This record gives sequence, C-alpha cells and structure tokens, in this order.
Amino acid sequence: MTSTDASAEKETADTGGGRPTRQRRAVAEALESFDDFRSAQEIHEMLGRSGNRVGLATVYRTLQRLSTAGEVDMLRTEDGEAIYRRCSGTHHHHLVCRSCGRTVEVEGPAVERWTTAVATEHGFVDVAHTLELFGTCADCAASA
Amino acid sequence: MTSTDASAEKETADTGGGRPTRQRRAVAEALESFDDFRSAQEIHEMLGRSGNRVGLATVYRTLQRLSTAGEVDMLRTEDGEAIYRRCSGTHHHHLVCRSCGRTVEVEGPAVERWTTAVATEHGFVDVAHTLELFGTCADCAASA
DNA sequence: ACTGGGACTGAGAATCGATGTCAAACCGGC
DNA sequence: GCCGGTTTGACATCGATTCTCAGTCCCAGT
Repeated sequence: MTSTDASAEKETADTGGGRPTRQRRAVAEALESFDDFRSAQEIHEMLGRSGNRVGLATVYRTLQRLSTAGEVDMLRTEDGEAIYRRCSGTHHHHLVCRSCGRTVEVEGPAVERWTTAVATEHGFVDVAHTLELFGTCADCAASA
Repeated sequence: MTSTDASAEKETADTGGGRPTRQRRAVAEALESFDDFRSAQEIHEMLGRSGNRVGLATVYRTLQRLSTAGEVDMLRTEDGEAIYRRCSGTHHHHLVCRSCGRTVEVEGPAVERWTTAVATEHGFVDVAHTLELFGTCADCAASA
C-alpha cells in the first residue's frame, strides 16, 4: 500500500505497478491489438516483427505482472500452455468457439455466488475458480 | 446397455481397453489408493517405492489412456501441471486445496443449466465447460 | 545537468513436465 | 513353441517457463 501517494494521476496502459518502461508499454500496446488469446511466445514474436524488440523473459514477466494486477486474463489451453488477452476490469468468464476462436466474455453472478457458497460450506478460504466454456459458434456450426 | 451382462463379476481396476498388463494394473491400483489429485510423477514414484517399478513414460501413457476412457479425472494445477484422480463417473467438479491437495467433488445443477443457457443465448452449440475451484482448506488455513 | 542506487532488461542457461524413439520384452493365439 | 502385433522402458528430446547475473535505464536528490 502506497499511502503517501496522493497524486491522482491518469493511467495510460498501466503496467500493474512499477516503472512504465518502453518494454512494458510495448507489451501493453500489443495486447490492445488483438481480441483473442495469444501465448507469450506469440506476443514476443509479434513485438519483434513490429520492430519493438523485447526480450522473451521480459514478455513473460510483464504478462505475469499484468495478470496478477488483473489487467489481462490468463488461461491455459488444453495442453497446458498459458495464453493471454486484455480484459475488461470486471470479473467474467469466456465462451470460446473451439473452431474459430471467437471469444465472448460472459458473466454469471449466480455462479460466483455458488462457488463461494460451496467453498464456504466445505471450510475452504481464499477460493479462486476457473470456468471456461468451449463450444461451436453459430457461424462455424452452419458452415460445418 | 450394460444391464444384461451375463457373468457380472467384479471389476478390478479396469485399464480402459487394451491389454491388462502388469504395469497398467499397477497404475490402476495406485489410483485406488488415494483420494486427491496426484501428478504422473508422483504416481510413478509411488509405484517405485511399493516395488512395482513402472517406467515413467508408461505411467504417462496409461494415465492418458484412462483419462480418455473417462475413468480418471485429469485437470491442471494453476501452474499447468497435469494431475489425476480416479473419478466417480457422474458429472461433477472439484474443490481442491492448493496446499494439501484435499479434494471434494461438488455438483452444481444450477451451473450446468447456466452454461447451457449462456451458450445458447450466444448461438453456440455442442458446449462443454471446465470448472474447478481452488482454495485453502480449513486445516491448511489454520496451520498457515 | 550530474550522479548513485535501485529497478529493469536480455541472452542464454537451467528447469522440468511431457512426449518421442526404438529395440527388447511380452502376450495371446495358432 | 512360434509368430506378429502390443507394450514397455531407458533415454533423448522438446517446449514452455523461469533463473542468473551482468549490463542498462530511470528517477530522485544535489
């Protein structure tokens, strides 16, 4: 907690605390350029192609930081690879088309309540949950 | 489908099709000996300690087979490691202690309904979902 | 501006789960 | 007992992620 920080300054693509360096800004900007989930390696490569060379380790560190700060969503593919996506600040889940990758953010207050209730009921604390929906979107279903 | 099975004998840890070799039986039996989720490596080590030496690759292959056959649940920890557990057959989710691994199977009919509703609302079909709860159980929270 | 120290970066090594390789062992049937 | 397909296991390899650590960069204080 930074109690003495009284300046309510504007945040342009905040990096989740710490210094807003060129590299962190580059990653933050890259995240703005796509709507689906991408792996750290893809983002790293993407940056390289656009002339913004950023070390792979830095990309990982930055994504981790943003993820912890709740500024990006991080989830894992079926085979365990971490993928990232910029997200709206609110808590939500994803409905992803397994064919074209189209992603829809969805909210389920009832689900949130349920998870909390179930966890509490069993004496668990500090509970987090992962919930992702995979399906075939209308377009893909039609052309299949 | 399975109701008129002539000699309804006991099933000793089915290996999910294929030959019931010593190694596969060993893995299947190991799975019966614990209630929480374990990694392939842990199971491999566990087998070694009990005198049932089984190659690590074989453990992986066997777990994969069982998982595909729907005889074990496979999920990933928050850091992407795959962990396995024998499962009850019915559709359910898990509340897992991220500290000691204790697992509780939970059901949420409401959640199931919600996922279907949301998916339909967005025109998605053939929807599947993953939902896991991670928390700290009462005991671990107390000793922390 | 000049400077010092802590924050940050990056290239490559290290880690580690998971999978591929392929010859040897094994199984069930003939 | 023999044969062909199945399975195994020691080891190599892969691939994502993290670690290391020396060199940079940024920011505050002077």
